[in-house]
Amino acid sequence: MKERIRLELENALKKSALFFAEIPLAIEVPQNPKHGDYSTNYALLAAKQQKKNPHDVALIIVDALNKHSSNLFSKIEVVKPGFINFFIDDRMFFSEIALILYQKDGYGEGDAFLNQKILLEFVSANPTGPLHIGHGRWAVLGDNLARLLLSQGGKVETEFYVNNVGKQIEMLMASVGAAIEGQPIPENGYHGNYIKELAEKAKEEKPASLLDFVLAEMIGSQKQILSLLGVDFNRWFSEKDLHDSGAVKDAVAQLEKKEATFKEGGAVWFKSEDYGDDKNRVLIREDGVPTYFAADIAYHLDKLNRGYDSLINIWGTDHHGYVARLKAALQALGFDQNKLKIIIGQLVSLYRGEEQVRMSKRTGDMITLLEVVEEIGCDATRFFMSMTNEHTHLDFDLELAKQKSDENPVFYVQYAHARICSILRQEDLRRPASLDYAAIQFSLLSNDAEKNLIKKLCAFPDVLKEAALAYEPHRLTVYVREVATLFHNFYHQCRVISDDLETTKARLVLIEAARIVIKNVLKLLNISAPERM
RNA sequence: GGGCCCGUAGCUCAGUUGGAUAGAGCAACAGAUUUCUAAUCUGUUGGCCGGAGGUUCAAGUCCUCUCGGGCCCGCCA
Repeated sequence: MKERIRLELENALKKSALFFAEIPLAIEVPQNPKHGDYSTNYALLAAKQQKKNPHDVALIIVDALNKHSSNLFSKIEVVKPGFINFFIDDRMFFSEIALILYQKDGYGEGDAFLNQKILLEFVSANPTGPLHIGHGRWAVLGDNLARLLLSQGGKVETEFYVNNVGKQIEMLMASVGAAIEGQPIPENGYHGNYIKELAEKAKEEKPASLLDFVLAEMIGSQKQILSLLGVDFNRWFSEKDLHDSGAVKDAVAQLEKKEATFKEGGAVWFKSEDYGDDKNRVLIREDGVPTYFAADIAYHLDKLNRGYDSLINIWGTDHHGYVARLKAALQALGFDQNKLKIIIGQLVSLYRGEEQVRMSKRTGDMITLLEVVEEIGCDATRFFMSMTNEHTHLDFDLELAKQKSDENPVFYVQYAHARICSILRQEDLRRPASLDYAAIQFSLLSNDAEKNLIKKLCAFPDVLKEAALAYEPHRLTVYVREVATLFHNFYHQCRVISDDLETTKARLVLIEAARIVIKNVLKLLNISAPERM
C-alpha cells in the first residue's frame, strides 16, 4: 500500500518540480487515525531545503496529486506545519482483502532481497556444554530472520560453526577423562552433570575414539535441542576441517602476502591496528598453533568464496569486541566489509521469581535451554524470544512464564486463529473458498471494528518488508498481536453468521483474510496456528 | 582506564528509523455471556521516557556530559 502511495506521490512531485532524490520520501501510518490512513512529512523536509513555507509546499504537492490522481485516495489534506495526510478509498482496502484470499500463504511476500544469496550464521556455541537461554534467543532470532529474508525473495542458508578444535576441547576431554577414571575434574574443567553422564555412556559404549564420541554426543544434543525449538540448520560447519584442509594456514599466508603481518615474540601477528582495531592480534602462537581468530578468518574467507552477496552473523554480546578485528582482516584481504553484517545479541537473564538464575556452563546447577523449552513449550519460548529486539537485555521469569501460561500472549494470538477456524467450520456451505469475491458487498463492512481490522490486515506486506530491511523479526510479533486484538474486538462487536446473508458473506471473507494473515505471521515465526484450542 | 549495549507505567516490554495527544500485556479495581470458542471484550487507576545541557518547525528517538545496570578488553574459544 505504501508503495502505491509512494508512486503516486513521486509522480506528483516530479510534475511540480519538487522531487529531490536526496530527501527521503517516507510514508507512515499515523498514530492518530484522524491524521489519515497514511501520511508523509516530505513537504516539511523539502520546504526546509528550498527555504520555503512548508504549508505552501504541501499545498502545491496536493494540488498536483489531485490533478493526476487515480482512485487511490478518497481525501488528501494538508495539516498544521505541513504534513500531508492521505485517506485511502475504501475500495482499495476491499480489493486488498480480496487479494489476501487469492494469494493465501503467499500474501505478504515481497522482493526486498530478491535473488540475494545470504548466509546466516548463528548460535555457533562451543560443543563443551549445554545450550543456555541466550543461545535460544539468538537461535530464534536467526531462524526468524532467515524466514523473513526468504519471504523477501532472498536465497538464504543457515549455518552453525562448530568450534571442535582448541583448548576448550582439550579441557572438555580432560574433564570427561577424569570422570571416567573416577578422578576429580580439573579445576578449570567442565563440572556440569552432563560430564558425568557422558563418562557413563562412554564407559558403556567403549568407543574407538573418545574424542569423536564426545564431540558427536555434544553436537548431537545441541542439534536435538535446537530442533525441539524448531531451529534446523542447513549446514553444520566444522572448524577442524579448516585446519585439516590447510585453509587456516592459507588465510594467514594471504595476510602475509598483503604485508599485513609481522613477527614478534615468536608469534605471527596481524596488524589489525592499521585497519581500525585497537590492538594488533596474534594469528599463529609462539608454539606454532593458529589462534581461533586465524581459523575464523579462514572461515569467513571460505564463506566469501562460496559466492554469497551478504553474510550475516549473530553473535552474543560477549563477542562484540571481536567485530573490529574480523572486519579488519577482511578489509586487509581486500573484501568489502559491508558484505558482513554482525548482529550483536544481548543476553537473557533468567529468573525464578525474584531470584536470578546464573547460566554458567561450568557450574552444575544451571538452567539449560532444554529445560526452559520443556517447561514452557516451544511455541511460548519462541514467542517470548520473538517479542523484543535483540539490543535489550531480556529479563525472563520462568515462574511467570509457567504460572501464567494460560495468559501468555502466544495463546492470545493462537486463540484468535482457532476462533476464526471455529466460525468457519460452522459455515461450511458458505465458506469463503466457495465465494465469488467479485460479488461480495464489501461496503457492508462499515463500522470501526471492521475498518480497523481491514486496514491492519492490509498493512501486512509493508510490515513484513520493513521488518526484513531492518533485520527485526520482532516487528512481526508486535504486529500479529495487534491483528489479534483487533480481531477479538471485532468478534465482540460484530456477529459473523446471521440471517443477513450478504453481511455474513462479507464478514466471512474478512475473518478468512484475518486467519490467513495470522497464520502467515505465525508461520514466519515458526509458531503453530492451531485450528482448535 | 577503554569499548559495545541498555535505562519508557508497580513488573515485562513496544514505540513505524526525527513527526502530530507516549502505547500494549501482566498486576489492581469495576463491568460484559439466553448469541458463531470468556484462553475473549469494555472501562478505571498508573508517566518529569534515569538526569542536565544542546541541535530544529518538531526529540523517547540525534549530539555532548552525567548517573545507574549488563557484557567485554588473553599467544582462550
